[in-house]
Amino acid sequence: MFEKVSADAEFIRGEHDVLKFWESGRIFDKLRKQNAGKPAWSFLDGPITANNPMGVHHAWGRTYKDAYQRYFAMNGHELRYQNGFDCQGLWVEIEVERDLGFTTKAAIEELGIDKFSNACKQRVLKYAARQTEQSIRLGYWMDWDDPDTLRKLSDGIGRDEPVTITTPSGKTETGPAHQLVGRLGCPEWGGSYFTFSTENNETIWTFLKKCFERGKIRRGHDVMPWSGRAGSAYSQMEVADGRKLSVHKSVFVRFPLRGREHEYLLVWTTTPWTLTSNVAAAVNPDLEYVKLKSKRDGAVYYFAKENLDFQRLSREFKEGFGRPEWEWPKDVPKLKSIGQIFKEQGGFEIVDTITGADMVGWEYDGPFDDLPAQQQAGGVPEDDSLADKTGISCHRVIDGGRDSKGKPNVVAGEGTGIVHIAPGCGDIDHKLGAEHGIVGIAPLQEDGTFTAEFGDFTGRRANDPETAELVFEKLKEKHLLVSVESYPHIYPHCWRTGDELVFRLVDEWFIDMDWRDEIKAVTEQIRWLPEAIDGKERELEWLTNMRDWMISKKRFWGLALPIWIDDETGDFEVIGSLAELKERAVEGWDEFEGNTPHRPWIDKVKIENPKTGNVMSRIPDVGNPWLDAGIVPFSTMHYNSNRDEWKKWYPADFVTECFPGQFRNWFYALLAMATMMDDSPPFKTLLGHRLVMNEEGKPMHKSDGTAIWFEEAAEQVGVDTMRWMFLAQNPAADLRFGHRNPDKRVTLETPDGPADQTAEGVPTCAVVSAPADETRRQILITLWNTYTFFVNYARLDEFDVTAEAVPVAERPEIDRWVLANLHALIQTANTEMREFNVAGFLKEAARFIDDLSNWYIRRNRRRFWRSKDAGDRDKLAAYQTLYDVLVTLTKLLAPVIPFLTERLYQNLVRAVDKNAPESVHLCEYPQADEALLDPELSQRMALAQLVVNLGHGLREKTSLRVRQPLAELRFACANPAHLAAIENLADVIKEELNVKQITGCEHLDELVSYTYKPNLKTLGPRYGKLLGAIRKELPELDGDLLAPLRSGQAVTVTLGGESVELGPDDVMVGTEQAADWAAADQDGVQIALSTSLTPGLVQEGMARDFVRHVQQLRKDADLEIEDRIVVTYSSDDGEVVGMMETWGEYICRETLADAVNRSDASPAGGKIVTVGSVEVSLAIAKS
RNA sequence: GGGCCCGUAGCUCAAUGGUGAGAGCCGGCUCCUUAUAAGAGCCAGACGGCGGUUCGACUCCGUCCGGGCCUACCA
Repeated sequence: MFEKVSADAEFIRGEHDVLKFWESGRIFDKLRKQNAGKPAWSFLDGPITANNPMGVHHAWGRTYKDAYQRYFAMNGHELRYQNGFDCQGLWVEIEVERDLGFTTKAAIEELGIDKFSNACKQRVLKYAARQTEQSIRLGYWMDWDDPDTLRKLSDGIGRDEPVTITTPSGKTETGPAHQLVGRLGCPEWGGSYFTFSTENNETIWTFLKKCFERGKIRRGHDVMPWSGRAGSAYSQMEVADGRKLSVHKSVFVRFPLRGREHEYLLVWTTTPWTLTSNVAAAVNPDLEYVKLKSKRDGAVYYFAKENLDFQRLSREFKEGFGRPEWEWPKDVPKLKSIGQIFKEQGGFEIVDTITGADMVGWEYDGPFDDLPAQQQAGGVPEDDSLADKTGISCHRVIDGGRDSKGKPNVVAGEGTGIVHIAPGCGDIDHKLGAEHGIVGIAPLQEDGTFTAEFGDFTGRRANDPETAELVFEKLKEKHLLVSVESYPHIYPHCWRTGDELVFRLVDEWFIDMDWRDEIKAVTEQIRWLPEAIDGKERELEWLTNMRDWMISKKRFWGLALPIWIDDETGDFEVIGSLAELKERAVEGWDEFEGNTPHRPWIDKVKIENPKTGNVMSRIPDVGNPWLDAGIVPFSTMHYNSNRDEWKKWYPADFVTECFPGQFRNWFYALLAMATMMDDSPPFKTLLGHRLVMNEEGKPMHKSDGTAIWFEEAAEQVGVDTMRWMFLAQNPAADLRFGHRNPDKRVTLETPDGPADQTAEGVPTCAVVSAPADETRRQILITLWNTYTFFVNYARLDEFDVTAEAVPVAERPEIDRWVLANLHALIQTANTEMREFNVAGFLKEAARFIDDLSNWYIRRNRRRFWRSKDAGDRDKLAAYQTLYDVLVTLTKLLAPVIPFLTERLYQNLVRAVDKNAPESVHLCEYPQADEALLDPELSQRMALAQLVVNLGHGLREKTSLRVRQPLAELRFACANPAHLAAIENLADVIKEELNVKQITGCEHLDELVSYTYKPNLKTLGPRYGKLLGAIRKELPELDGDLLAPLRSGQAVTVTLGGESVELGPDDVMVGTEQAADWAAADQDGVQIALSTSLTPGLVQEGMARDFVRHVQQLRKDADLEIEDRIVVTYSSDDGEVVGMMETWGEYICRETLADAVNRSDASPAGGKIVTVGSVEVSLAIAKS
């Protein structure tokens, strides 16, 4: 028999119980075994950064992943269940550096790259273990590694003693930890994939080799965004993620023109440090320039005419910089125009206007020609081919030229129309420098400080504000400083550390992206969801605009780029596999062997240049981390090791990730790499979703303590509740979760005992989520109450689930109704889940749960309460129907709320049938039985519900409480079929509305009057302008003229002076009530409720009031349902006394009273209650 | 700068070239209830502004105002 169920669901405790059950029962393993060999459904997991514990925002995407996997598993598919951890790259390095207290790359080299790489591996393993535990708590079913094994490996890294582990597939392996770690996620072992695995790195080599063979790998000598802190250049993707509004000191400087006494170029820059490295000045030849004479010192300035009065950043001043958080900084004054600046400096006059073309070729003196860098032949670093030139010798005005789209590089507007060119400090500058054959001066070292050739600047940081001050000071000494101001603009920062980037001339490696059209063609073949986002367009836009992919990074922990170079000739080769490398190796292989292909071990291996016989070394750079994540459709599906297996799983059926940023990151890397590898889409459908926000739609921040840790939400809100909330959310919109109160500490009840901080030592705080509370109250609690109702009565009645089923056709209509709705829900579930629209399914499911509880059970309570009678087929039908509904619903919702459904299933099914599948998650997903669908019945029931609603409304309007019985309800329907439908359900309506009689009528003419309104939709097209008159006059016509319309006949009337033919569809009929009847209508159903009260009805109403009050007293006194009582009341009122004569027996029966006694005095402890309109003192006592 | 989306009730969101613009939450009121921490009903409350097309516009078009998103190397 079923276990007794308590009224309190204890959702969270239940979740922990279920987790234990799944683990001890090895349910997930059984599911995999059960589905082995069945048709594959391929999900590809986007790797999560294994660098920190999960927050609540990670749980949204992971819930999608789990729910769809569970759904397809229940539908008989084999799945891979492979979670992924993103393990390599700067983000790990930064955190490890922080732990070690390092601030420079030199410190890492001092420690030893091997030790540093090991520390990175350790950190990744540590947090992979942590995230694994958290994911398990979420109910996320994956082929997880044992977290303790991961920690054991983490501890073993860097030690010589071998460790022994058990893999998820059950194998026992022994070896040095670093060797084992390189094989994590391999097919023989199972478990999560780690992007640092040898397989993953090696498959990227395969990709890069293909790029190389197509001639797409190139070395670049370019000015790139650079972080001095990280000692690394940043790719376009990273820069896009790290742009911030910053305020810099910008400066107007004058460059003295050679051979023109006291005449100057006016130049402006936001990066004063680059002035040290100025080589040339660029103008737009087509632009007009003014010659302005300053009254203060008689100096003459040249700059773009348009800029004289140009209101700089006026729009930004008013509207900000394009994002809500990028408003104009409060402490920055509005910018002055150049005219204003000169006016404030004593006034000016315009002497002349010339064109840029006139200026090209003019020579000038640079602002820092005293620096050795400016005087060095060939520039800095020296370029032998330009040995006849110095920075100083190149100072002249050049044509700024045009970009690839034909737009001029130099324009008027911001600045002065004369752009200072420093080929060692800017991207365009560098290109212009090369075009014009002028030297470059690259001032910065790896750490972002000036090199030795820069005098007082040497050793200073370029982006240090003090460096800018030094520039201003020196300019002032030289009388070259015109004006300094605070200038807000969007400036690139390190997206991870927030450090400002500088621009530095570097050698980096690129993949040429001139094959972007191939990637776009692949992109077109993919289904991008949700449609409202139009992900395809976003991706195509990125693919159209992206630049070549910078894949190198001058760092330590990451993919070892497989590029070997001949230092003497510059020849380079890309190696495609470790086997190839071994074959080509001429030295160092022995030293490398047994290590993972990371720095420093891989760097030992040298090959020979076949052309020259020189030894080639690997470039020291590591790879862009998106290579690591982009290769996973190949590396994790064994592209290199088992091509048939790969074909079984590739392309993935489904991918889902949080989309902001990913169009240029993971999605891009996947698409580019799959196009190069196989010219095919790596996945068929992508579901993107937005972000988790606080209740105001604002981001939650780690820094101010408002970011919610996963455990805080799990143990306070409950995982099932969260999952429903996540899955019911529109993925195209931000989810407003709620907030964390950092000042309100709470102690969480966890299975391991109370916890007041996370594993990382962060205090646990109160989490408030209104949408979660609503979800729990309206859905989970309602479902639970439905379940407890069934179980507790079924126990009393000893309901036997094995009893022969009452044929559905023989069950009452309301049973068939709920079954019909159930099967409609099954249909919805299957179609929506296959469309990856779980929210659409849950909307209907919520409605069904509500109907089940508040209509089906509410209406059928008395069938369950009836005393036991073996021959009661109607009662059996009720039990069988409700049981069937609950069990099916449990299975339907299993992918969504796996914990609660498991609890229900265990008690509803397993407790009575030991042969049933051991877990709800081992069941087949329900399929709709079309024979049970009955849309017509659903519609009829909806009509009954409509009548009840209308009736309640009328009672409210006429102030007639439902306890007051009424004599009659009459109704009529526009559609005759509805009449019978409602009559069929008359008992339901009678009881619900407390009326004695329900009568269906052809019409309610004698009870109501009718109003007529034109149907504009049908009449408009036919009568056009006449409509105004029709609208006005039709309601005023004599009702008799229009009466035939109500019986479906057409009439012809004169309206607006013209004859108008009206069919039944052309006129809408409304009702108004007559005396003693209250009427209402909706959707073609009219009802009229008799409002006249006979003395008998009044008396009965009083009796029911009396009963109600006694019941309340029973409840207040905490009496048991079967306790018998004696009722005492006092009242002289004749109506009450009369009522008691007629209804006393009824009252006794309903309240289990042995007697109802009248007393003259108010009984002790009596309560004053209102019976009808009379006050009565009432008391009860146990008899 | 370029491109896109959105302005509907106090809040979160629907729908629609046609008469009374829905729902949930919140609030006020009433009712029902021996499964329910539930439920039912009523009330209050909205188409950003201005033009145009149309018999009729919240809907289509234009424009302004206000939000948001994407994109961009403006020195």
